[in-house]
Amino acid sequence: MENNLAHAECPAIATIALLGGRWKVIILHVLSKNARRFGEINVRVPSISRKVLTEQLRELEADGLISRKQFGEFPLRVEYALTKYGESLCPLLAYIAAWKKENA
Amino acid sequence: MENNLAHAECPAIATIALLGGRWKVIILHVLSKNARRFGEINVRVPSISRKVLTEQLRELEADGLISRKQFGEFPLRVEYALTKYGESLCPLLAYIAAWKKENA
DNA sequence: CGGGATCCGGTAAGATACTG
DNA sequence: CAGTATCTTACCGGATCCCG
Repeated sequence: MENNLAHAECPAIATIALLGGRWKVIILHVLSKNARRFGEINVRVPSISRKVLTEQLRELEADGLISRKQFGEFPLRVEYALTKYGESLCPLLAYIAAWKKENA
Repeated sequence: MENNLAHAECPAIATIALLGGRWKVIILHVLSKNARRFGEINVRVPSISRKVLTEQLRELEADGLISRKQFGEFPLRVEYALTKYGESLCPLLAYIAAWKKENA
């Protein structure tokens, strides 16, 4: 992640790093259909702990791929959604999935 | 990696896992131009230790993405090259790199 | 409900020295 | 040259408890 030379001559790696967290692709996939609340995401990705889910969401937010909207209600309500940037990733993921099928 | 439900509904993640090792994309990128010897790869990816490089190469080989050819010479000579399967990954990497440029 | 704080164990990664 | 062995460190992910 700190090898700038390699980054320069191989831009793909930065993108892979963006998706590097083992759960991020799944999370993005879940959000690609609808904006979701924390608990909804957690239900759809059962084997992830809340802590890790929180961390991954924060990183995705920091990378500008998702947005976080908190409502001042009670019970608390937080909704996550793809940003434009995050949406632009969807065809890429579809492309990747297609490659997988062709080369299964 | 053990969430089969998620895998089933999101095939892309398996591919990402294939490239998951932080160095694999770089290594594949290096090999995409030419078959390379161990030392040559090491020179082109300086910040990786020999140990980790070895591990990553073994995993890439186990996944069928690269081939390893050992010559019985001295000094020892080992050459790594992309397999057909590995080559099929190149357009995908190019696509990823292109996405990166468009969304920089 | 949606997290944050903390501790803890496993594994990945780095450094170094050695080998066929 | 192309690794292997060993040790140490860094980080990731899980469990639990706590907070607003």
